[in-house]
Amino acid sequence: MDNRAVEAVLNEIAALLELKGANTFKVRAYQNAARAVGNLQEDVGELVESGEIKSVRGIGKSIQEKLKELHETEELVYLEELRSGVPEGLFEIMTVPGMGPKKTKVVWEELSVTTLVDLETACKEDQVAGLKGFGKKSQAKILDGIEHLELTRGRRLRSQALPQAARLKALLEGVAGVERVEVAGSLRRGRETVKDVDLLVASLEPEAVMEAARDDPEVDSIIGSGATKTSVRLKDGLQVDVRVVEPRSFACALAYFTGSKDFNVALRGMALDQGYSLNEYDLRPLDGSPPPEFATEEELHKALGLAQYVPPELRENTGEIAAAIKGELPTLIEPTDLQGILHVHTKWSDGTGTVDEMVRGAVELGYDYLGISDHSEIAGYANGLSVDRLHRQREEIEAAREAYPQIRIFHGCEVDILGDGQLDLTDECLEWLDFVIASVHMELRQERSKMTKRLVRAMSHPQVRVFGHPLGRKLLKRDSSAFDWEPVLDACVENSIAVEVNGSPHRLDADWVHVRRIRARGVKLCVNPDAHAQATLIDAARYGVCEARRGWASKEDVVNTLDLAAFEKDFLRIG
DNA sequence: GCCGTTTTCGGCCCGACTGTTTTCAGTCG
Repeated sequence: MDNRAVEAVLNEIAALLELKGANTFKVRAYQNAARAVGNLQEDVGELVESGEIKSVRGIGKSIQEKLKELHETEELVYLEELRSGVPEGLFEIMTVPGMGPKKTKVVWEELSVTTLVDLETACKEDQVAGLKGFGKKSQAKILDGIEHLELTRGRRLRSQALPQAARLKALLEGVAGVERVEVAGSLRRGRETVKDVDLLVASLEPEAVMEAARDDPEVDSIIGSGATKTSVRLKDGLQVDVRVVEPRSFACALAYFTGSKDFNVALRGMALDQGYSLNEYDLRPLDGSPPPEFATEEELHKALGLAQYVPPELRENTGEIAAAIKGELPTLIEPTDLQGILHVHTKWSDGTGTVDEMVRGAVELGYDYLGISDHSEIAGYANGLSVDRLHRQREEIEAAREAYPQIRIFHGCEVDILGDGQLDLTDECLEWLDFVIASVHMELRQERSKMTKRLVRAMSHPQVRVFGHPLGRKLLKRDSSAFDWEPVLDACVENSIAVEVNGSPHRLDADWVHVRRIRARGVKLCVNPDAHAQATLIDAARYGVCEARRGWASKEDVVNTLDLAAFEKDFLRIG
């Protein structure tokens, strides 16, 4: 257990003690001990073994024994005892401004509030104001605080952060002396959600950059600003870190600030093995000789002994380094590899664009084929289509086919997978359609084995071509459904069904972890936009491809990189 | 629970602020 983990354990004990109303000085003792461990230069485990831990100020006899138990067993009976009966959600409640341990205890005991959502509901129902020690003002302040929490502390979607990153990049590129600006961090790696935006600037005049970052009209508050680093909070709550390095350090700095942390640690280890020390400025020989200079990350990776450059999307230390050394990284799919897209909604169900508008949008994006797939009838909330309405929609699609001969329009449907795995359309209608995407929109929380059976049954239907948004998650809002992937993927193999990589920035589903699993099983992917408006047709290329890349997908893994003839004949089995 | 002795128990950082309560408890930095 490393120092940080031990520090976290001690802090958790302190928080639990506070909640249980323990002596405040006892609480403080644990907080002090946590900080002492956090500040240690040495490994806490080694100090425990050597007995030197007792000379660390803030760690007395009792905490010494707990550290020993932690070190030897990786567990702590005392912590487990404290945890029992204390809902985890209380810790989150304590992050609300104004809600300390005492007040949290009151709402927990008096109103059975155990989560942030509970607390919000209780405030809205005017239950909190009547509690002892609370009033109208504190109730309003708590509601305000919860809203503030969601705005500033939470992660946000990639699609929300990217526009700000692009705006700031352009702003900083206009500053005198700036040679180059790049977005780094998790945004560059293509993560679905991000905590902040990292911008790296190459310049010999850092003060001008710092000033520009602070003076950005979108800045709400300045968190910190020094000679080469400024952190600000924007009006929309997003945190932005701007870091300036000299141009000659840019490649190393870009690698360093792109991460991930685990990837960097692994690279630094490789550097050490070869007699170098790698940091954000350079790759420095340990013998004191002058460091080599790199113009690009590609040169840096090569110097470290990687046969291939590792694209940012793969830098998670999940096998990419070993593969790059052996030259076994796949050539990742590019946005321009997509020849067409499926999964597009129109005004017929819950889209905002007409068939004509969506087709025109796809033509403008240069696609050779487009699949229109509105919801099936049971999706009443989305104005799903009955068999009758599907037939009437066909007339409009025929008209579009005549109007836009440059693109092939397939008429399909996103058919609901019912609770028992049956599809929400007659077999006759399913056969009549050009293609079928089968998705779950209801009963998402089914028990695992039931969900597995349901999906296997759906993927055994011969008319299904695509398994739509398999996880059923909504980023930052709803967790994935639970099911066993192997039998479901087996059914997909059996019927040559592709699993969707849904490019909606709210979904990104299947996610990169499962994309690797799907590919390993020999199942193809279909990268779709799930567009509900003309403007989001590009989401397949803009977000979906990125997610597929993170899952190591190449062009060959994705069915809609096929040209029209192959896609129609081999995948859709038309004609 | 830690520390430091006045060596075995008493002090531990504390003031500003807020809102509730009417003299102060709880939070925060």
